Amino acid sequence: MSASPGQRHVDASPSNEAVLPVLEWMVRHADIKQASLRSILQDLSFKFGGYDFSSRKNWIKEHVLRCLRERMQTASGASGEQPISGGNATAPNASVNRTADPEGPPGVIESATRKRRSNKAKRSQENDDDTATYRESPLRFTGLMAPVMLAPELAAVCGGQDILPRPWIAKQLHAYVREHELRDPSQGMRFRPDAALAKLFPDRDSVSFFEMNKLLEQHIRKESQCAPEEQARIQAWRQEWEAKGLTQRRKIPAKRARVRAGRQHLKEKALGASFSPLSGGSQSTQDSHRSSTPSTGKRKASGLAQPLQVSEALSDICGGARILSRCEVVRLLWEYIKKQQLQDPNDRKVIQCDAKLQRVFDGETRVTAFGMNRFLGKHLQPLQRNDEVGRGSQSELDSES
DNA sequence: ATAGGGCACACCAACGTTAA
DNA sequence: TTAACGTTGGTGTGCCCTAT
Repeated sequence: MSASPGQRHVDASPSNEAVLPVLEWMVRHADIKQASLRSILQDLSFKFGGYDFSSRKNWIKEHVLRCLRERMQTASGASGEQPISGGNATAPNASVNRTADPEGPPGVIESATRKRRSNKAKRSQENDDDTATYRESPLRFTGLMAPVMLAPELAAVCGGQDILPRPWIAKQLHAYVREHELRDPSQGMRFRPDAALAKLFPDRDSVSFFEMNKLLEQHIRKESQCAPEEQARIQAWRQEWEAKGLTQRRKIPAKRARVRAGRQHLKEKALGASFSPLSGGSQSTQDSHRSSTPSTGKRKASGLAQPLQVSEALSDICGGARILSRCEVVRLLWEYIKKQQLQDPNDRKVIQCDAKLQRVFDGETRVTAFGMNRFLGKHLQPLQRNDEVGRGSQSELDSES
C-alpha cells in the first residue's frame, strides 16, 4: 500500500558502468543451452535488487551479443567447443542476431519473443499442472504392445522375425521403406511397394503410411488366433522381452481435469436432484448426467438396471417378484428391514436377521448394511431368454400390491 | 465414502511423417 | 508443437440404488 513511487529500486538506478561487468560475467558463465535474453534480464534484475531493466533492453541485447561472440570465438579457438546450435540454444542466439541486424523488420523480435514467451508460458503451465508429469514404468507387452504372429511374407521384411508387437512392425516397415528409398517423392506420406512389399500390398501402386497398419492386419494373427505351439512361442517371447527389464516413459493422466469434472458433476447432480429421466428434465441436466460418457447416446441400460432371476428365498422378501433388477432388490430389501424393524437400535448399520433373511444370508443372524450386498449375488441369476417375455419388474410388483 | 454388481465409454500405450 | 491415421487391450470412471 505504501506508494510505489517511493520504491527504492527504481530510484536507485544502477549506472551502465556498474551493470556492464555483472552482465558480462553472467553471459560468460551462463548455461547457453538454457539461457535466454529474458532469463538474463531476470537474473540481472534480481542481482540489482529488483530493478526493472526493460527500458535498457536494447543496450543489454547489444552487450549480450558481443559477449556471446567473444565467448564463441574463445571456445572455438581453444578447444573446438561446438557453437551454439540446435534445441533451446537457438532461441537467445537467434533473437540477439536479429536485434543486431539493422535491416531486420521491426516487430520481428517482439513477435518472436512473444511467441517464445507464449510457448514458455504454455510449458510452464503444463509443468505446473499435474497433467504434464511423467513416470518411468516397466514396459509391458500387453494391449497395443502385445506380440503378434507375423505371416512369412511380413516376417521377410521385418528381418525374419515372426513375432513382434504391432508398433514394432510399423517401425520395421518404416525402416524398410527408408532403407530401400521407396518413399514417393511427390507424396511424402506414401510409398511405392517393391517386390517384397507387393506381397503384402498386392495390386497397390502406392500405399500411405496411414493405410499400412490396416492392410497389415491380413498378415498378422493375434495370440488367440494361433495354434497352441505358436501361442507357447509367443508366451516365451513375452517372457524373454519382459525379462530384459525395458522401461517406458508414461504420461500421468490428467488428474486435475478429472477432479474438476467430478466436482462439476456432483454440483450439477445436486442442483438437478429432482430430475427424472422419465419426466423429461432440462437439457443441461441431461447433459450433466451424460458428462462422463458423452456423445453417442447409444448407451444401453445399466447392468444394475437389468432384470435378473430372483431366488425363491429372496423373492419371499421382495413381495413375491421373481424378476427384479439389483437396484429394485436392494430397495425392497431395505423396505422389508424397516417394516420389520430389523435394524439394531444400538448400531443402525447392523441388521438382525429374521428367519426369512437368514435364508438369504447363509444363516447369519447379524449382517452389516454393507455386508449384506455380498450375499445377494447367489440369489440373483441372469435371465433365460424366455424369462424376459412379460418381465414385470417393479411394475409387476406394483400391480400385485 | 462405502459395499455389491456389469456394462459402456474414454483414454492411453508405440510408431512413423507431414502440414499447419 | 500438435493433430492427423490406424491398430488392440488394459485401465479408470460413471452409471444406478440403498443406508449409515
